[in-house]
Amino acid sequence: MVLLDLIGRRMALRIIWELSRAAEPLTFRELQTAAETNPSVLNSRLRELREARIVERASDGYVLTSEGLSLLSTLWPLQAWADAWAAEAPDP
Amino acid sequence: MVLLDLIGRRMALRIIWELSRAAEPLTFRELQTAAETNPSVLNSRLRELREARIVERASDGYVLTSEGLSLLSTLWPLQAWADAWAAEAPDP
DNA sequence: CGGGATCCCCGACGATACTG
DNA sequence: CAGTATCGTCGGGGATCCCG
Repeated sequence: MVLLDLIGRRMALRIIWELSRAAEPLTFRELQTAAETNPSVLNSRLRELREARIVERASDGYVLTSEGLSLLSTLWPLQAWADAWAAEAPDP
Repeated sequence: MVLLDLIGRRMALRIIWELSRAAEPLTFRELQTAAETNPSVLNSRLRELREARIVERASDGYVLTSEGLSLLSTLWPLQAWADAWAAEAPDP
């Protein structure tokens, strides 16, 4: 699936997550700091996410589009599933 | 997210998909053919998916667990999102 | 048929330096 | 501060062989 190719990439979800937490647009550097990544990766992800219309540029930084927000909501059940799954995995 | 690490891997979703389409358990070779992959990758994915309790071995092949099926259902909205997204993406 | 063992290759990632 | 360019590294993926 193309979408998983996108959000499965390093930092992609992290970026979406950080943007969703921020009430205001985040600048390139702010995102870099928040997502604990480097310019080249951040730049790649932002380009891809913008092409996918998940993220867009405001005058003062990056924000999620309405599609990005709806994507986030479809991700919720998955998150819940993963949490439930993690809860029962003892492992280390 | 750990889960995305899992299902984002090559052939992971494909395997789940093929198993969900089959009414009966699929053997290793059948899966290999259906998913159009090679033994080493198939083996890796199968091991990971089994550790995650998404897939299990029956006496005559591999099947999805109930958890695997529930995962599949949480994936539906994502699929719908991706479809809607693909529908409006013109690009050549 | 199931599935481990090997070997090679390529691309994503990461760090850093640099320009406007 | 925003974003690009460069380069080395590392690990996953693919193919193939082969044994129980």
